Amino acid sequence: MDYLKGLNDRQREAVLYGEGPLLVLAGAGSGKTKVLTHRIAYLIEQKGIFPGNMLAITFTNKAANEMKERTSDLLGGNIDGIWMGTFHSVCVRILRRYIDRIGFERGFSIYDRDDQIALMRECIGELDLREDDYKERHILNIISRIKDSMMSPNEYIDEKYMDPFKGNVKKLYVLYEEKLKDNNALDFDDLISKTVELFRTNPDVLEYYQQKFKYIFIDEFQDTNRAQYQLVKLLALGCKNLCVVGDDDQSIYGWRGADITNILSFEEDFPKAKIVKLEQNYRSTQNILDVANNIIKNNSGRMEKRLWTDNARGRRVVVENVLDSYEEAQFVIRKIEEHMREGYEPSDFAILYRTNAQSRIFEEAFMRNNIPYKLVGGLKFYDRKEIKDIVAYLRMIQNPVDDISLKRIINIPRRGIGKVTMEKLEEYANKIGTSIYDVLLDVENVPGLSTRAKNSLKAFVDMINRFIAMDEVMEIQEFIEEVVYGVGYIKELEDDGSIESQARLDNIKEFISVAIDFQVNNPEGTLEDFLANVSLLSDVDKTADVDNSVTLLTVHSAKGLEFPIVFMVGMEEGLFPIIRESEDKSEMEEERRLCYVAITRAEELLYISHARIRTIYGRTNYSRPSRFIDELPKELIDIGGQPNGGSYGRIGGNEAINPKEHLIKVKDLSERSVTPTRRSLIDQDQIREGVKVKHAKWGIGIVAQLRDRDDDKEATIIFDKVGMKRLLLSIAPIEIVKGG
DNA sequence: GCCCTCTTGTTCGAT
DNA sequence: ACAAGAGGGC
Repeated sequence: MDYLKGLNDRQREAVLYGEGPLLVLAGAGSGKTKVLTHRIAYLIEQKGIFPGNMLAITFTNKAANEMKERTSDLLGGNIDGIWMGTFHSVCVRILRRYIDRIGFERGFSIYDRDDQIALMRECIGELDLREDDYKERHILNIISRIKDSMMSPNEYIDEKYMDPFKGNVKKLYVLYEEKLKDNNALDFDDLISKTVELFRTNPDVLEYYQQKFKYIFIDEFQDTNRAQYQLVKLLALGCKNLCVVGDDDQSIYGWRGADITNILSFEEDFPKAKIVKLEQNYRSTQNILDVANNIIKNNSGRMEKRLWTDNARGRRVVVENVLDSYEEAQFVIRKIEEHMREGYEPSDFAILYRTNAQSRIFEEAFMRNNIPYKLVGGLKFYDRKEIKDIVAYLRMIQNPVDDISLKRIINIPRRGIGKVTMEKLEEYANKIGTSIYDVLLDVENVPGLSTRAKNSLKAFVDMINRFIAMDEVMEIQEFIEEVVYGVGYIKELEDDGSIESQARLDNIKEFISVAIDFQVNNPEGTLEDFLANVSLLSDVDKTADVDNSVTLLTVHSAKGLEFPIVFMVGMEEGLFPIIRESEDKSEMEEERRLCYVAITRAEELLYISHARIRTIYGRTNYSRPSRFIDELPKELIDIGGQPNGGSYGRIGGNEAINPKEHLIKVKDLSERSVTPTRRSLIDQDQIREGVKVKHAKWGIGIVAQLRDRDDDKEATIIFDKVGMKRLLLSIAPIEIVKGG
């Protein structure tokens, strides 16, 4: 196998570099994944390094899997021993083994945002801080930054000891940490910081992993935070065979603690580090690259880098001025249809936006036009109530002291354990300083409970104990089924019989099939592993590989991906760059890097659109084009739409629109959007349960229920793409699909 | 204990 | 615009 075939000089240098620290500054589209996979393959085959001695940290699990596949393709062999994953998944793997060394139990729970909020709400309540300044999310964000930067509560307050707000944040932080420990739970930030703590306090454990990981690779290094870098430095201390790959121009996670100085100070931390710059771009046309370079050059404090390409100049970048988001979606659809006639496939396109809220109107447009699409980050499968409930049961079984999970499910399905009973339980648990579960084990001691409440509680805790025993001997999928039937969840939904309950049952089935998949892929996997896996998937990981469809995603999610044709939408001041209270220079530079990331996703064609009016939070405002549009070189772009169609020139700012004026415009639009032929209504008698219909907006669906409603008939229809909807037959724009 | 209505915040990005 | 939480009535 020739690992050097098709590599340029710089790439080859990085692949063949021997021992010691290596920093690869890889510009967008410069083939960094190729370098990583070839280097790993080279080390395994030529240098005889055992895959089990390698650790590769990537940004998503999906990227890790791809890297694994590509590497094993190169070697024509199995490299399963290699540790590849995200920072979080790698840390969980280490903590599952050794966390008892720092006072937690191995079955610890991983708390997501909602769990954190529930816990913080308790903290705020206990400290009597229910004021506007102490919102759960806000405090959690501050604490998250403190943890990212590896500060203890004392270090945080020492700097700012005069500030009463910060004093209270410190108190909340301390209490929050205490409660996490009481619940035997870790939040996302803890997964990193507790691993660092484990290594610092247990030299033997650190030494074990230092010995194990003789070669370490970190992808997207510019997006690591301080805690992550500490972790990497500790691990690499032994061998110093640390290879980091990154691009300071693509640092877009400053808001969650990513520290761009990590990449800038790598040379200081590792004085003998070799630095290789990859500057040849293989992805984009000359035009796209020139546009990207013109944007990013407006930032200061960058590392010297000059991206170039041998690719053709290509078509010009199109900047389109549209009236509003509705027209913007129409524009995108029209262009996609045009290009598909040229031979492009749906999977060749991506729509990139700044905020997830922008996705909806595009989804509707794609459905209406029957173009297949997939939404990254919008699929809230794991956020559904029924899934969270089941996960809470599983967590509680695995980690009975997890009060947050217990409180979530103790009365689901209803068992007559109400608010008053819970208050008594919690009060008693607080008094004797144990978990609610421990109190339940000896429920007779709790003062003030009725016999009925005690009986319900006993039945509950007996059931949980049965599950704890079963978990020891059962396969995951079998066990989950045992739980969902055993707790009466399925029965309650079945008895209810509504369409909503049916949808929930389907979701539970889907969850069970996720468990089956997991079991197939991880024959040795335990319930803990499964739960960690469920918690740590990124949105990109969760998005199913729908065949040949347009991708809709945020710019952040698009990092690391590429598409032949890219639409950047909503390029307006206040939206991209997004408006902030404090307009800080470094924040504006991060917005610009984000813009650079978006542009460099495009291989062949790039469309940039901005609307003259935009509705955000239900408010409609005039908007100006993004300043980034002004930064585009005029000679490389084509301007489309109606350059002077809006009045933003006169108003000059994003000002609120006279509501009446806007109503008129909306009315005009809606009239335009109705297809006159749809007015001929269907023969209502033909609509029966089980009939297949097609809706103008939501596509294909099956009639599930039909009932009289006033003088009309209301049909409940399950659509393939949007799920259940209730429609009045007299006005619904549906038609019967023949042969269905 | 449950259901309904009203209020509130939310969406900037995500493990 | 919309969802989730709070609060009041039953």
